Amino acid sequence: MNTENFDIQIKKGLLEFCVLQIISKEEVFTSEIIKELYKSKIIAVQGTIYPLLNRLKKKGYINHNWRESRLGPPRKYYSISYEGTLQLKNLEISWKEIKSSVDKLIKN
Amino acid sequence: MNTENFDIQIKKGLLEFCVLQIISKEEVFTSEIIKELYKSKIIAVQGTIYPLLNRLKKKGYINHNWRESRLGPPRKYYSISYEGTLQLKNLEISWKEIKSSVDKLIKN
DNA sequence: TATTAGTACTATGTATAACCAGGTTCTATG
DNA sequence: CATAGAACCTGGTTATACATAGTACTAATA
Repeated sequence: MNTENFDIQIKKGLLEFCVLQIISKEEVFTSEIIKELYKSKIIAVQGTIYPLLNRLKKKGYINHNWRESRLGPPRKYYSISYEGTLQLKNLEISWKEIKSSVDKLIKN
Repeated sequence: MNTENFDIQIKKGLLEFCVLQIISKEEVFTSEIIKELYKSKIIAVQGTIYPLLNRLKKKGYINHNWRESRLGPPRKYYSISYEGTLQLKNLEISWKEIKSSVDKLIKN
């Protein structure tokens, strides 16, 4: 009996929401995002997060600028755009509605 | 600005949980399941639910038995199995943890 | 200088699940 | 019969998370 597949599947969509949340708080680069997610017990790997960030960028929800690092190659620091903040608000509303729907189903 | 794709993606995994919840309450056939979901503002179509029920059946979480109907062809009535009830409990725990994780991210 | 390790970014292929569109079977009704 | 409606099923498309491998840059060490 395991919930492994459930945990993977439920990330679809939710993860984008979470990453947008993190970026909206402060400028971060990819490794920091993964660490922040991990703190919240959301495990995601590079192969997931890099394409996800490219999607958000393509949609115009985030911007990035390169900064040098003493410990390796330059880093892409991401920040949220105006459109991103609007989308984030919509996603929060959707998230609340979904939570409410599912919890009602459990109780009834 | 729309959350259509978010709404679709977040269903993945969640929908199976919701359907298992509905079946655990009473024996139902597919159309009733779709109506119950709709009541909770969860829109799902036949092309989604029929394969989903077959997956649950394959995993041994549900059983079904045919019953005749006066209004058309026989109906497949689904009921939850013992393994299904165990899985449902695990999914509820997972769901609570995920809710908690995401909500913490929003607040911080 | 050359090599190695560590960090950061990118690309390719696979699996899962929701969707759309269409098809089949059965019953009742005209 | 033929039609309509109800219930079931299937094939193809799409989106996203994952696994894996590869590239590029910097610093430390031999």
